[in-house]
Amino acid sequence: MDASRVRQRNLHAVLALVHRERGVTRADLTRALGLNRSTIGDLVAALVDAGWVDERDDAPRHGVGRPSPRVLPRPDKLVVAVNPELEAIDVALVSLGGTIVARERVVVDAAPSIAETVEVTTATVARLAAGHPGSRLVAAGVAVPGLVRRRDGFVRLAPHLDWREEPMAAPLADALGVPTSAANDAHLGCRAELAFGAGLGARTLLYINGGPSGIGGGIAVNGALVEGRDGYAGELGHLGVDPHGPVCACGARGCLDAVVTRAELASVVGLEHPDDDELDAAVRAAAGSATVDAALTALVDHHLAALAIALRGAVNLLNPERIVLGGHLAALWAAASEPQRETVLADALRASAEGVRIEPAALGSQRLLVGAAELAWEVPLSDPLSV
Amino acid sequence: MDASRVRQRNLHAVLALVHRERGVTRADLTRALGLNRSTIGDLVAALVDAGWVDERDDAPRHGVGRPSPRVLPRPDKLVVAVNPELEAIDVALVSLGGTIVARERVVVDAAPSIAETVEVTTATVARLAAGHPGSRLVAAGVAVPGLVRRRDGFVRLAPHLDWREEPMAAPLADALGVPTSAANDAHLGCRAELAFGAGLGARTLLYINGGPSGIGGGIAVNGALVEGRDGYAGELGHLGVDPHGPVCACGARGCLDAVVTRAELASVVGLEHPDDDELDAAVRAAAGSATVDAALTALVDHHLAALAIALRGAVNLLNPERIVLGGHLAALWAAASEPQRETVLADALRASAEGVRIEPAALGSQRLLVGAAELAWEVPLSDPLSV
DNA sequence: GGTATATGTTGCGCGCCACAACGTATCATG
DNA sequence: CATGATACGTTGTGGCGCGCAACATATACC
Repeated sequence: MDASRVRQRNLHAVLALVHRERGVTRADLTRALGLNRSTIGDLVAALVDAGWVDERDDAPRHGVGRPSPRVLPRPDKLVVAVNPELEAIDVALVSLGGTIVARERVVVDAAPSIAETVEVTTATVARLAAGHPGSRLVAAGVAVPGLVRRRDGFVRLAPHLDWREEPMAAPLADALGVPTSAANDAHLGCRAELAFGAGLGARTLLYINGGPSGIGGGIAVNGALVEGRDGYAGELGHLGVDPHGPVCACGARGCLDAVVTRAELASVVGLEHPDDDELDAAVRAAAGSATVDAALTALVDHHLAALAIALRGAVNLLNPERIVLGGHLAALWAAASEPQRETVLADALRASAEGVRIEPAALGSQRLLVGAAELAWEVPLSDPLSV
Repeated sequence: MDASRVRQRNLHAVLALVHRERGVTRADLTRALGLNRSTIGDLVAALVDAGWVDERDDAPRHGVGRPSPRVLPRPDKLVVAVNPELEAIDVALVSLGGTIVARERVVVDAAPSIAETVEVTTATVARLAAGHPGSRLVAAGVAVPGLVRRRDGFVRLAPHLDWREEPMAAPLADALGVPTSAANDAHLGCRAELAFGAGLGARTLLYINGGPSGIGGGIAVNGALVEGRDGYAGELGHLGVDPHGPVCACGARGCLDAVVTRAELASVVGLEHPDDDELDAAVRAAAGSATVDAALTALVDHHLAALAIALRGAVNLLNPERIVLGGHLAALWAAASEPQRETVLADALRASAEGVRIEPAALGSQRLLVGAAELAWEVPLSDPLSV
């Protein structure tokens, strides 16, 4: 830790705050970082010179004293966010502050290969970037629905795309010419909710998402995602909830993923392949109607009981301060009555369960792209002057 | 992060390395910290002045070049480690490097109250310290068999001692006059194994201990213990392993703690209240004998199946690189055949389970005191010149 | 319009580390 | 056993980054 590392850390801290808050005053920075006014002024000047932020004098006045200029992210430094799925490849350009400035969903005929994903991404990025002349791409992040080795962005297994033991980050980095990372999509959903969504402010967070390709999740401890040895942590979908339950695709018996299925919930409200919003709306309507469907109530009971076993384990293991539910698990939660909800943490240790907030995810369909952008930002933000 | 914090961090880094390695050469420090020779010299000199370390010229010669002096922890800076139990209060003085320099186990008639624990501890510490004149006590740590709020060392519930909602760290700090922390005993076992035992070098570690008062555990991520919101994380004993199993003392059904009991394992090898060493020896003898007891084999099968469900969940959640088993779970592991062992992670996701090392704990009866000392050291080591 | 308050700006000094040059202790070699 | 190579400690110098104090500036309140 020498002097130049101190500078790097402080620049990172300033930029991280500007990113998270989407703009702060210099006075805020002084308070938050505990550095001297003159130092903050110097740091901000360096970031303005490097093209990271703008300063503006339009801060809202609130109280006596000289108003402090606002430090805002420059909208022309961008990262690429990619989310390959079964029927489409979602590509976006995201600015500091997690704002999606351009997005395109490229529909594909069949599950794309990695090569096709790279090809579609580069073409789409070129198209999107043309709409933002003068802006600069500094990094890229990919949200992969599967197990991804975090170290090198290597896909171990993405069953729905039929990707096995294949590099993802490396070929895209070559094609785009910027540092590229890849990670599990649920991890990135967790990061997105943690940074800008329902996990805001939580230091210890459990995120569980129910998507069309199954249940995944992420764990944050001390504000940082738990990767585990290789980046495979957070697989909440494969917690065992019933030793006599159905055999899961993973080979084990009674996984949460095999018991609490999206298809069951969708069918009980009369839908076939709903997206998250449709499912949520249908479930809310059914649960809120005068004659609540008995089948729905029974299914919610059944699903919540399974979820309770998984959450009991996770809560006892991690003592989180908040739990965020996404996808069909958020719909399930919306459909549950207050007494039903209370059963979910009833079996966890009291000390750990008390005061845990359970909330639906807040970022909707932007979640994975925002999360992939978070992943991408990590690299340049850690050493702002090197970009 | 100003200049003086840099100094503090670097001093801490030097001291942490000396602590962990129980002494290193200055050349080692230069390589490990990436700082200049002259800087390391300066840092070490500051720590010598402050009474933290000694320098000696007795380094083992290995290669050409001027030999580098060894930097050794001074044996006269000590912390107090305490572990109150049902029948005894274990008190020790521990030096930098995790060496127990004095220890006394004070047997008590009945479960001690916190007041008694404080009283016995102060008296014992005075007695032990008398044997080490000139040494200085700088902090204290308590390993409590129960849920402890980490922030302020407040005991929420220690059922076997019948402690409920009572402060532990504060009264002991008052009595001893040094900064005092308290934490869950299994957490501290985890820290001890991580620093000096079977968890050495692991960045992501799962530790599960089976003690007379039940199964507890600890989780380390990136080399640091996961506390959770309040310090109640790691309760592996209350993962659900059988929805139709016995009701646990915690109120839930089918906890690991209620299924894999120490008493069952002890009784199948003909013991009643064995300590860890006795149990381990008896189990090894029984499993290694020519006519392996069928009852033991069946019990091991049954216990391992339950352990497998818990470990499957924990491994899928955390993707650890190593799992350390302590107490009767280590004995169980010792009794298991190779095929039995292989079933334990069979149901976890392949990518997460492959390459996970499962090992018995290595520190034996010193574990909790060494862990409590680790807790205690944390405070003074973070700012060495303030002590 | 004067005063209190909060913040930006500037110049100076200090703490901490890097670096280069030199001193020193060991090993390998003939 | 003398010599060179190697590795490391030591010393003095310099630079970088931050804190601080004094001053300048902009707002709110009376």
